[in-house]
Amino acid sequence: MYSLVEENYLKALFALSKDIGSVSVNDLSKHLDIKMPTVTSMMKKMAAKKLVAYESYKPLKLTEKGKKEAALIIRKHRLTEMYLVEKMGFGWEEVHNIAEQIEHIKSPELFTKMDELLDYPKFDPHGAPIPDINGEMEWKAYSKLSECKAGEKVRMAAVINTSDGFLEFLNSREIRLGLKIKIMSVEPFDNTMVVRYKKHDQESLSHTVCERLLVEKV
Amino acid sequence: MYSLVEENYLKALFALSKDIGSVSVNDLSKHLDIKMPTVTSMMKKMAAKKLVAYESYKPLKLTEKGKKEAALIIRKHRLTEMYLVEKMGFGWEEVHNIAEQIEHIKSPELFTKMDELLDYPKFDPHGAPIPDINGEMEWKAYSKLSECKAGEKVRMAAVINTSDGFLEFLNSREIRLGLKIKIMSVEPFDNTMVVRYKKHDQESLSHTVCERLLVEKV
DNA sequence: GTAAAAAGTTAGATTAGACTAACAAATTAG
DNA sequence: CTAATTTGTTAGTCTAATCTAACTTTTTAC
Ligand SMILES: [Mn+2]
Ligand SMILES: [Mn+2]
Ligand SMILES: [Mn+2]
Ligand SMILES: [Mn+2]
Repeated sequence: MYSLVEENYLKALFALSKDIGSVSVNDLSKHLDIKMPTVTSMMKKMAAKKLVAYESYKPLKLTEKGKKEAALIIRKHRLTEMYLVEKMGFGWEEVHNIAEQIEHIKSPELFTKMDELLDYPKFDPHGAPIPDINGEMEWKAYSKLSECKAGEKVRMAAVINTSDGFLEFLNSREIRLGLKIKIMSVEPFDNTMVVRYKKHDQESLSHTVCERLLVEKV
Repeated sequence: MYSLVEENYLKALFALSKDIGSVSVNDLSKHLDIKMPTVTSMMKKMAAKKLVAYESYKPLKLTEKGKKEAALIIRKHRLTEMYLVEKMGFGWEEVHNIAEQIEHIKSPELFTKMDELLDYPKFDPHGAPIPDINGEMEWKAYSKLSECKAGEKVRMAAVINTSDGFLEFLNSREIRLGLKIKIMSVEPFDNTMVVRYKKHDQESLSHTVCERLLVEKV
């Protein structure tokens, strides 16, 4: 059984090393807002537990065991978020902080029950995949809205940034997962997009926003 | 905001001092399975925070502030137990350990939502009262089943001991809260009761069991 | 009313997880 | 290719929460 602190290191290592397979002490330190010497010493401790492959001055890598443990915590986080939205009526902007705490609850039964009651969901309220009980998970090949071209029709699949502020912005424009969007035009100067959906005939979305929206082409 | 450890001391102080208004360092130490010197030093720390009235060699007392904080944690515990039973389908013998963890979650919204979804319950699945948002709570004047006499008719109101084993025993006899029971006879030698309810024509309940069942006379 | 036992406190050590200061290695810039 | 900058490590300190050993106060037994 791992401590809450170790679990948070595992999640951070997993998230930051997802792309290139490793992460620097510096980046991990900044992400966790914990000073580098503390991170170094924790990495040695986690290496002793076979969660991390640690060598001095080398980038940090999770072991297979570390990846699986991380995925199981992420599973608990995302199941919780889904449960809070679907069964308790919270908004998608309200659930992250609660899930950050509940993900550390030690009770396989609680999460199995959530999974059953939700009928084994594959995605969380932000479109992120929920790992299965073995820690297996797969991101679908979504595109960023910002990479799409004028004239294309797409469906909202996931949000990258899940800060309250961003999600509240999306709420204010009635943008949610599953929504079908037509790209009317793209301003060449600053890449602002004008899009059409539902009763929104011409909604302007900044590049900053479009970069954070993942879509499926339809 | 109090630490998880402080919250557990508050709950233990509240539970153990309920009857006589105070508790010894020794009893608290045994209940928490923490050595006496540790308890003494924690009591000094909690006294500095005005949660406990501490004087050397005197029994420990919670302050009004301490009592209120304790009651608010108990509120979260009991709301959680009720939520797990009523909304998630857990048995009353399964929920205590999960609630021991969830009671420490920092999210007023989560517990307000549980309260709403449960329609503001007054009692938890074991018949214990749920404190209101101000920490106010009142035990009704129940009797122990063991104190009742042959011929009386009673209704199951609460269980005192909530260990898995005891609750599973009650499950096996189909004894639950609200059940109407008629006391057929009491064996004078060992106080074993023979009772009648539902399809159970003559069920024998030992004194040990009857002492742990709280009933309302009807 | 003393002596033994129980309860409570003090002092000092330990562990997890954090920090700062100082130093070392690796990377980047000119 | 050297020098500056950035990144990473080592050493030592701190706090919260625990412990054991030794001592003191209170309670209980005779
Ligand atoms: Mn989240
Ligand atoms: Mn999410
Ligand atoms: Mn309980
Ligand atoms: Mn209960």
